Amino acid sequence: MESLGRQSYSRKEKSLGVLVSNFLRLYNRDDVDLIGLDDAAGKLGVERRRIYDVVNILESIGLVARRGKNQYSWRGFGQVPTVLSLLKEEGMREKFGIIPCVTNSEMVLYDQVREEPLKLSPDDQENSPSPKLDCKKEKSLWVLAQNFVKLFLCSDDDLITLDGATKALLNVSQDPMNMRTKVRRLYDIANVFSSMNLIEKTHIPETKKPAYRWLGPKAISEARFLAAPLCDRIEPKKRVFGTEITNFTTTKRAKTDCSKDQKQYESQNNTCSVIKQEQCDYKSAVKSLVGPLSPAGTSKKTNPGKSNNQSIDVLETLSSTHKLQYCNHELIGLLGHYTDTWRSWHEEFGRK
DNA sequence: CCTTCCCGCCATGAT
DNA sequence: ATCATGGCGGGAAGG
Repeated sequence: MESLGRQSYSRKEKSLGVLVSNFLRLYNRDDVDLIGLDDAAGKLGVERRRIYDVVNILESIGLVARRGKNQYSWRGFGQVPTVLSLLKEEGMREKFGIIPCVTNSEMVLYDQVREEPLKLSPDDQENSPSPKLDCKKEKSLWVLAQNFVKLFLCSDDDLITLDGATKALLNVSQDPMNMRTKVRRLYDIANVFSSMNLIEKTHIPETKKPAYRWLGPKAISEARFLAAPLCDRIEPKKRVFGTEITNFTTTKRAKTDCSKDQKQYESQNNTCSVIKQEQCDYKSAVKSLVGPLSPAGTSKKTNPGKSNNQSIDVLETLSSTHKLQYCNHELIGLLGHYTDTWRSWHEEFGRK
């Protein structure tokens, strides 16, 4: 039915790296707090599946945090140095303690972070206080990405090749097939990180083999992702590339579920802005509320989230503009935490 | 040819 | 059952 649209399909403009750039350009604003997956997919013109990739990788660096179903929160670049030092510490402590265990036809990752870095969201609402041993989920992209950066942070050698990383991240895989799959993921991750300038693609001097060099958080060119200066709208004025190409031209499947997708993508576009608006209101409210409350007063028993020292350290490294931004994000995070806590308490008491 | 890695099928888990 | 999540690898673009 439809023609092939524009000539020359380019694989490059659909790469994860580009997607991430657009993602950051879209959400790296001081007035963004919540990120809806559907909203992101719609605005960026890609299918949902890709957003999962982006968000998982970004989360490994602390740029975003999972808030709940369909919802992530923007944490910002100010968070990155903190997370990186946590990762480094962790990586050093366990000396690359990723011990893959090959059992017959299955690969099982041993242990895994018993203490997750950056613990902000206490896992959605409704969480029974049972210390269930879970961590079934911790198995990939997110973890792989973290281990990848640990390699850079904990290695004395700053040039790392992808199959070197593969070798290091799983234990001498005998199966070449398994390795191929893993390398694919590493390509994805590397693309994302290099598009942020966290790492840089080069090659080994002698061998000419492609490799990556660590550039570090200070090299992250946040400016590139600051979007337009001053206040402007998130209007669809700048439709991103081949918007929705994938979604609708590829009706290869006669499954009968086309209508479902369509429906979903239609009704989502304005949800996020509404939420964002509400959050802004919270923000100013909280600001005035917290003023007299925050300094050492601590009337609450438990301290949610993180240690104050760390936050303060981070603050020292930021410009005044970003300090404000950072503080706001922290406050929103705390507010969210308290809200969640209160909600679960309320539910529990209400029920019993 | 080999490297890079997008795409989307489909398993798995939550509701 | 439907929906959310994301592992996984085929196979095509890029070099």
